[in-house]
Amino acid sequence: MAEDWLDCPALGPGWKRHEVYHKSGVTCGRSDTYYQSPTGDRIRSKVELTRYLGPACDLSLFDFKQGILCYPTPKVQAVAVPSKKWKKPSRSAKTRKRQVAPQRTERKETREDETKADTDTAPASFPAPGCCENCGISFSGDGTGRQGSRHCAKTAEHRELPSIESRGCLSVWAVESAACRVTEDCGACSTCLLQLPHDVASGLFCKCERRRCLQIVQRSRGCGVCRGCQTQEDCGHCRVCLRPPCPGLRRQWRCVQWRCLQGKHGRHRGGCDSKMAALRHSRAQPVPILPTPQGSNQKHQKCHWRQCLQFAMKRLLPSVGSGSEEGAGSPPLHPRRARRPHLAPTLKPPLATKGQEAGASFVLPPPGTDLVFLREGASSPVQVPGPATASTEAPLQEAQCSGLSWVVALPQVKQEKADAQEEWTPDTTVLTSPTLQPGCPSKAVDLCLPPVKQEPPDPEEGKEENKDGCVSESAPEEEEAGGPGTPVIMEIFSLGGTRFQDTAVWLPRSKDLKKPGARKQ
DNA sequence: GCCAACGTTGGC
DNA sequence: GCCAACGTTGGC
Repeated sequence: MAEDWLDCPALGPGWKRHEVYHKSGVTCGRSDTYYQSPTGDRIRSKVELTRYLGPACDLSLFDFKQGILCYPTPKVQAVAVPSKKWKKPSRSAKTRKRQVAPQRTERKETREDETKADTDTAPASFPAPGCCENCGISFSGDGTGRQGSRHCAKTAEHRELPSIESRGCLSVWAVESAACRVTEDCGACSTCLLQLPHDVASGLFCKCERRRCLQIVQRSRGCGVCRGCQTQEDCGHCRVCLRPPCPGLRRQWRCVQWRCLQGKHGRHRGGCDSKMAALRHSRAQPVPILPTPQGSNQKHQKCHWRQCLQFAMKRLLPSVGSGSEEGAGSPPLHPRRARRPHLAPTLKPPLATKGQEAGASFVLPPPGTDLVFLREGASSPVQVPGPATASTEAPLQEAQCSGLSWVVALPQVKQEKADAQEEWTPDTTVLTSPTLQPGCPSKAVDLCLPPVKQEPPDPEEGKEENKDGCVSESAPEEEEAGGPGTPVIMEIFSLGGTRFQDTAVWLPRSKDLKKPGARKQ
């Protein structure tokens, strides 16, 4: 029976799917689909799956029966994918042998054919340029450089995965691929409804939520004027150029010679007044309506980036900003948030690290991790010491109840401390990685999302690059998010592009990062 | 007692 | 009438 369980990467690593046909009786020919979570929990309906994953995970695009993500077919002309035949998942010999009732089976086959056609055409609706050279799945952008390499970072898996359910980035990169294929605004998401302006320059932010692609959290291309930015060719002799290429993978590192010399010092680096910060901000939350500054006081206004932090903190921790009345009475950003429903009696909640799960969308910090909040006017963050205690749980739960839509967590480093970057190792990113970790299915954080980075650079390289102060290909998200030491508001997308807004990001203490495995659970 | 297999039902 | 969801049952 074990061979009947097929991987279901659409749900994440470790998820398995099993389809059983009724072989006799009145419902002969009918099939039941079961899923097994990475922790072994059995799920036999979409309702159960939704309960299991929590309300933050949007399963509206997930075809429970097929185990795949079904995206609304774009209206653009579909381009067929050559030589990508859908391969029907094979059932076991036992099942095939016992298959009876041809009339029902025939109908089922017809359905499967229809579904097959759907699944073949829908994902195939992408333009030829920008297709992954290995898996054939398109990605947004011009198909050059970083996006392509990121896309192809999964190619080794792509080749090994046999069926439509495992067909490359359709599933592994499901979110990104889906977003990239959608060419029209949905008209229903917050961005569309708010009619937030598109950023023409980047083309990335303020996009319809259905069209946002995680892979293209586009990194700034630098200052554009320095020697590094002017250089457009590899030097051929730097350590990056000399590094032996990984088979099947494009090099993810830009030649040292043509990295922006301004580096993190001259660019955004979480700078609150940067364009990117504003864009990030507008992407993360609708900007709260702030009173229009009067007269010359406008210069004294904090940028919205920081205002929002305060806004959130006041809502999150009324005591933190108790001195100020503003915000305390502000309407919640998201007035109503459903608590996570209880699991079905037959379902056990996934294992969670002690004190790590506090609700549908919040993760309490693991022991040794500090939760730090910015306080208005304070030069140093307000720190809520870990391990998770009542003092940390309370505000989080309160935040959940009050509908606060995000939590800001900062590492125990000074906010503008830059040298902490070298402490940042790929191991730590697993907490913010959106993939399901087998055996560690943190529902709140990492469901449904593909890893942003598949092949972490070797630590030595990471240190070198960061010390150079150069643009590092290895940590674009970090750069965009402001890097360690700056506020991190992560916006994570669930299946189909729905945002996980209630996501806390725990950045470990520097000292813990030095201990190998200290962050592993 | 578990669970795969099958039956039932209510919403659409 | 279809089918998702879930109850029931019988083999192990």
